[in-house]
Amino acid sequence: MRYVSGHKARTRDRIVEQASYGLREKGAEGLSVPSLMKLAGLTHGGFYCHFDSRAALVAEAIAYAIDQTAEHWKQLTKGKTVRQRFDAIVADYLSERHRDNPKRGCPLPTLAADVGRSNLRTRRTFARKLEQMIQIIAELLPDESPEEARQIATGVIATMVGSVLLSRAVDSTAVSNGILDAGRKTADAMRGRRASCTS
Amino acid sequence: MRYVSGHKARTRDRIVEQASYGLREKGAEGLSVPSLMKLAGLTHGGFYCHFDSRAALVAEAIAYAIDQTAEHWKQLTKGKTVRQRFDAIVADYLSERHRDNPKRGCPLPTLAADVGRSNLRTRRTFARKLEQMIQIIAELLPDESPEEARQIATGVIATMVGSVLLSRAVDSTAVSNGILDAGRKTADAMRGRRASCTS
DNA sequence: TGTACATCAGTGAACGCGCGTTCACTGATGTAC
DNA sequence: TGTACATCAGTGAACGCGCGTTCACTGATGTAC
Repeated sequence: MRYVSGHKARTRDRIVEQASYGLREKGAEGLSVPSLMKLAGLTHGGFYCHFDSRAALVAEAIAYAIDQTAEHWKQLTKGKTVRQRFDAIVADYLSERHRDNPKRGCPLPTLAADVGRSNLRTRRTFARKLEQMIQIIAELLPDESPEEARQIATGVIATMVGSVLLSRAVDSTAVSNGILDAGRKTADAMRGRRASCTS
Repeated sequence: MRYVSGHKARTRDRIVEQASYGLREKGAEGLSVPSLMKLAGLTHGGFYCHFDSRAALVAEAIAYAIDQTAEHWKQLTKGKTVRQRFDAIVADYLSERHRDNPKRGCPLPTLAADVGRSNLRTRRTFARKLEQMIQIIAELLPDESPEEARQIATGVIATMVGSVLLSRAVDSTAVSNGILDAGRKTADAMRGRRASCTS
C-alpha cells in the first residue's frame, strides 16, 4: 500500500521512540527486533526498510533518549533563576520517580555500560550527546570560570548517574533512598563548594 | 573419573572466578554458558553439576567480583595513614588503568545496570556487598559523624562509579580523561568539604 | 593381595527456542496515456 | 474519465545460528569382600 507523504518518516520516528523506551527498560541486549516492531505496531520484516541493522537502531535510540532528557531539563528549568534551575535538575534526576521509571528517564544509568562495549560510531554519538548535557549543567554555574564550570558539571552528572544506577540495583527502598540522598548532598556540595568556603 | 578431595570445590571456584572476569568484560548477557566453561577449561555439560542455573552463577560471580575489589582496596591501603588511604583508593579507582581494564576492575560500573533488572536474590546480595564497600570508605572519614561518613562515602562511591562508567563510554581519550579528572575533584571536595570550609 | 562394584565430576549429543536477517510477495495509491 | 502499470511500506515464512538446559554415558579411583 502506498502512504501519504511523510508517512515513512513518521513510522521511523515511532520505531526509534519505542526502541528508546524498550532499551532503557531492558538494556541494550534485552529488546529483540520482533518485540520492538510489535511495540511500534508493525511486524518484524519491515524493520530493514528503515535501518541497516539492529546496532544502528540502538545507537540512534540512545541518542534520541539523551535528546529527550536534555529537552526535559529545559522544560524543568523554564522561568526559574539560575540557582533554582540547578536545584530543579538535581532534584528531578535524583527523585524516586526517576529511579522507578527508567523507561522514560535518562539513558545514561541504564545504557552507558553497553555503550562502553559498543562500536566507535555509537561511542562517538554518545560522547557528543553527553557533551551537550554537561554544557547544560555548566551554564547553571555562572560564578565559575568556564573550565571550572565544565569540570563541576561533569562531576555532578557522574554523581547523579552513579547514584541512580546504584539506587536501582539494591533491594531495599531505605538503602535506595539513602543513595539518592547522598547523591543530592554531593551535587549540592559541588555547586556550592566555592561559595560556602569563602563566606 | 574420581578426583582428590576438594577437587570439585576448586573447579567451582575457578568457574566463578572466570565468570567474574568474563561478565565484567562483556556484561551480564554477553557471556554464554558454553564460552564460560571453555574459559574454565571444561565443556558446557558440566556446568549444572555446580550451579542450578546461569542466573545463580551470575549472582555469585558479581558477589565474587565485589569481594575481590574490596580486597584490592585493603591491599592498596596497607601501611598508609587514613588520609593517604582515601586518596589511594580514589586515585586507583579513577585511574586510566582501571578504566582500561574492566575485566579485572570493580564490577559496579559494568554490571550494576544489569543487577537493577535482576531478581530479588541478586539485588539483595548486591546490596549487602555494596554496603561493605561503603563501610570501607566511611572508615576513612574519622572527622565525620558515623552517619555523615556513611553518606559521604556513598556519594564518593556513586561519583567514582558514574565517572568510570561514562569515561568508558566516550570515544575520545581526552574527554575520557577529563571525566576521570572531574570525578577525582568531586571525590576530593567531598572528603574535604568540612575541613576546607572551617580552615 | 586381587577382584568386583559403586561413585560422581565431567563429556558431548540433543532438545526446543528465539534471535538477526533475508526475500518473495501484497495491495492501496499515484502516474501515464 | 477510464484503464494499465509502477511504486514501495509493510508482511510473514524461512534461513542458519547460538543459546540454556537435559541426559545417557564415561572412566579413574575408592571401597567391600
